[in-house]
Amino acid sequence: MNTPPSRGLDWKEIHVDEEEEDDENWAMPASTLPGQAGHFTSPLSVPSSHQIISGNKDLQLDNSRVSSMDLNTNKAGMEGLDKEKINKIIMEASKGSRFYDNQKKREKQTTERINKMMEKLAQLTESEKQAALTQVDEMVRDLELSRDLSRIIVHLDMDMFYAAVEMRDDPELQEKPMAVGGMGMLSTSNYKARRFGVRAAMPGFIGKKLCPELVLVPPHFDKYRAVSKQVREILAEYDPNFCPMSLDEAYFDLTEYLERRRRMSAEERTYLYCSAEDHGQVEDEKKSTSDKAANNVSIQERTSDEDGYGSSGDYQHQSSSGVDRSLFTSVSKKQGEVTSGKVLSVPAEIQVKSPRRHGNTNNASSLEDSRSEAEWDEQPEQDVEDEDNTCGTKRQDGRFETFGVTCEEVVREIRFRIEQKTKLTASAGIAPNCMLAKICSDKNKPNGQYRIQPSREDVMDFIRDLSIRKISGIGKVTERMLSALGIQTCTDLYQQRALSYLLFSQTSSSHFLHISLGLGSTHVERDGERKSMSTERTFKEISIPSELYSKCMELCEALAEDLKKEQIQGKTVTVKLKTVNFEVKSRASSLKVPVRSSQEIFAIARDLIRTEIRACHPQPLRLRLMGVRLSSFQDASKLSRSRQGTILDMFAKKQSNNPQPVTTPTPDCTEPTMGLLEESTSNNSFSGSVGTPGEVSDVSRIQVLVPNTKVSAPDTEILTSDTEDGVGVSFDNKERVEKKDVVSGSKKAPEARDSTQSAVGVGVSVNRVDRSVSSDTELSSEQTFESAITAANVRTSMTISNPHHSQSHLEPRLPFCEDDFVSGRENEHSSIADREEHTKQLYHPELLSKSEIFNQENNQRVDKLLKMNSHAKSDEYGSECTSSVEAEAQRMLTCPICRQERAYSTLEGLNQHIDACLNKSAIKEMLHRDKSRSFSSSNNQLTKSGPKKLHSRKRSNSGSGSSSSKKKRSKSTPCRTLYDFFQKKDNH
DNA sequence: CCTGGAAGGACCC
DNA sequence: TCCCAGGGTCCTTCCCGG
Repeated sequence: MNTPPSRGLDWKEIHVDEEEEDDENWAMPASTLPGQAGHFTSPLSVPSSHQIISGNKDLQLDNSRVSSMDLNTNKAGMEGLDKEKINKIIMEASKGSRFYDNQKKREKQTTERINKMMEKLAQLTESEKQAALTQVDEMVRDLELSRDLSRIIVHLDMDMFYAAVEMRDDPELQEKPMAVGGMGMLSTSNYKARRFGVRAAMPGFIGKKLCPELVLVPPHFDKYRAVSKQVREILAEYDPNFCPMSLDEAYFDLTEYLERRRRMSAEERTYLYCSAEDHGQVEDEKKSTSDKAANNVSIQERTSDEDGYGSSGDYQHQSSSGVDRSLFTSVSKKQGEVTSGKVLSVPAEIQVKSPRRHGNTNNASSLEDSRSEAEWDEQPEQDVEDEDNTCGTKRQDGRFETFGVTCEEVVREIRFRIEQKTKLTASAGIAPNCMLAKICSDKNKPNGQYRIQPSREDVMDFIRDLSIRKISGIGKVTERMLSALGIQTCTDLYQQRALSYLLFSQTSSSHFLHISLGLGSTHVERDGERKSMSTERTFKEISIPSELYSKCMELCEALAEDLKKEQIQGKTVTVKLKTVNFEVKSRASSLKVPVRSSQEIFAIARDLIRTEIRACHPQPLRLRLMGVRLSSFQDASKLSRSRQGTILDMFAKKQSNNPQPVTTPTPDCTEPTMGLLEESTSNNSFSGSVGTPGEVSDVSRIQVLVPNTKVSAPDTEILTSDTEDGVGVSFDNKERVEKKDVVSGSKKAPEARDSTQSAVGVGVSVNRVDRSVSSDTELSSEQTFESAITAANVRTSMTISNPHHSQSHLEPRLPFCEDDFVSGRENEHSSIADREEHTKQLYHPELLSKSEIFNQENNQRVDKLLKMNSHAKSDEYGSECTSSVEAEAQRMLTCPICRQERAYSTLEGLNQHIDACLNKSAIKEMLHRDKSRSFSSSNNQLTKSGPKKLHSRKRSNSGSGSSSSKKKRSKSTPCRTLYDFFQKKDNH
């Protein structure tokens, strides 16, 4: 059996007897599954011989060319290019380079992967395939049950963002093919350049080869950020929880807003056009548009050729059409008003129809939505009234536009406002889930929108012939792998669901299944805390160790800067190395305590690089890129995994009136229900508290004790003793441990202290706290919490020196960390001279040539000296901070859970409130979880309760819930059982 | 057997 | 015109240690 045992086991449990008859109900309609005669024969019918041949084909291709270097035309504005020619140019430009060789190598690896997969496929027996199909269809059934079409998700994507900004600011660029980036790499290109095959992620020099006139503009990120901010401000009005994915794209959910929208007056839905003075060059476009309109150019005509960016590929033309398209409605309306004179009596028609016309032809059919019409129909009278009032008059000069109440109209309005505000166009996709919305936004790019109606049929129609490559998360490699199985479209993907189940990992196959059913995340959630932070730099070859170290130090400093901005510290340092042959290596090392300063990081990075240099010896380590990353911020990973359980446990305990801590093995251990809140400072964290700048830089985590739970454990008292109002002030994790150890640590064996599992003392409370807080991430915003904390000006930095004990926590090889609880700030304060001296020693080639042990010891000694020096300072610092805590109190504080802002005389008030909120959210969550258990499938359940990620980050797992797939499976069991339960009940 | 790092990759913008 | 980025997230595989 190729199936992992665990998998088989799980599926046995969820197997349902009546699946054969149900299958027909739950499988895709036959119409969407061409060629699927029986319910299991067809999906498996691709003869393995064929597949293996296609696998071999890959090998053959490999000899002739490197297909992975081919132009990826999967981008708006790149249709109908002479791919062959372009690829030839690309190939010529690359051939013989190290990059090319490396690509070839990687492609070979992929081919091997495919071949392996094919072998596996060849070994599959018919019965295995059938069994798999049965199981997958079971999943399909569940997934269908959980299909949620109720949300109106929008994906908004600015058109060729960077390039558009540059073109806006330099009209001359509009005439030319241009790209933002440098000779090394292009970030984006305008449509004129795309006609030459120039696109993002292409090296500049190749762009030049493809299009010698290509104008390269260096990026101006500040500008892009500013524009991005403007756009986000608009989006926030429609969905405060919108989720920006990058500077130029975002998801948002219009469902709630649309409810309100219905009650909005026409006036509220009316927007003013920018005046000519405001819009210099745009004005011309507008004029030309109105000319066209005045000439009564057929709208249908105009829109019908819009996809065909045509062979003429006149970008400028397209561009202006882009601009005027959004103005078109207004113009046409104006025209309508002037010419027909009927406009006033039939505003609805104009408003509803106009977007359909100009909103890209493809909309036409999908927009014939009875619901939209119905929605609109509720409004016309009101609208007419308004028309008769202010708006009507104003519109006569053509400077106003009123938008309807349908989601299409709202999105059009958003795009309109964006364009007015930024002079840039955006495209949007509207669909019942994120995955689909994302694809839709590309459909009518640029400056268009597209909606998939919220019906299963419409979704499946859309999906049917969709190339899998269009799906976010399926890249070159996956495409090749799937292609080897004869899978090109989503229908293929569905038909081969049994194979993908057998041949791919659970995560992947589940993801594929979701895709093939048109399912995706129906939540728009902000990204969670960041997981890592890094900097990397490409440079001309470096192989001299001292230069490598020096480069490394630079990077560490840059990284430390960034870390400081966000007040983050992490426990894993990873060094990324790219050799001159483009081979990428990463070397990581994890510590027991988080680090933050450049020197701490460098101490580790340096060791990693040194090891690598030695490994190469006697060859030099020849690099073209180096990067340093910090990750494992506090215990973020642990938190997210167990958070729900914990908060619910908390809640359950309270509910059951159990006066005793339930899961606490040690008598003196902290009461687990203690409402200890901890803010992990991963994201934005504390934007600098009041006081001397830098003074608080050590504060990286803040805890708030929620006081209405009984605090009995001695350890807890220690924690709370700093303040009277129950606000346990911020300690670093390690500081806490240290502190505890100072006071009561001697009672326990060090092993017990180290073990997070043993759940002793402060350690326990900390974990609990972590989890409970993070379980509220959906509800609380870090910023809010931040502001609460900042407002309270709670600042601490405990400095407990117990080097003797601390040793047990620390990696012996990393002297920097030894006194780590003070090091972050201290390093910043350590004299430049010290640092330079230190660095000098580290870089010194002689040092490197010595024996390993000696080197290490030597460096450690230096490090220690530095440390000790800094340590002394931190003591003052600590006491300083502690005292300053007491000085604070009366402020407006914002509850991190419900976000309500209220004045509290003491933090205790806030804490009580937080506690109440926590309970509320726990209940909510529990209910929600229960609900989703009953009604959604295993995967979807994860989608919903397992936070974030679904559509998140480009990877768009569209519902499969990415990580922890094994857990997912086991978690799914109860859900399936429940489902089975309902099934049986229904059947009886 | 299971967990948690480490290493290597795929993908996204 | 000069020769393939940089910042992230997540997944998979391997391996070590409890």
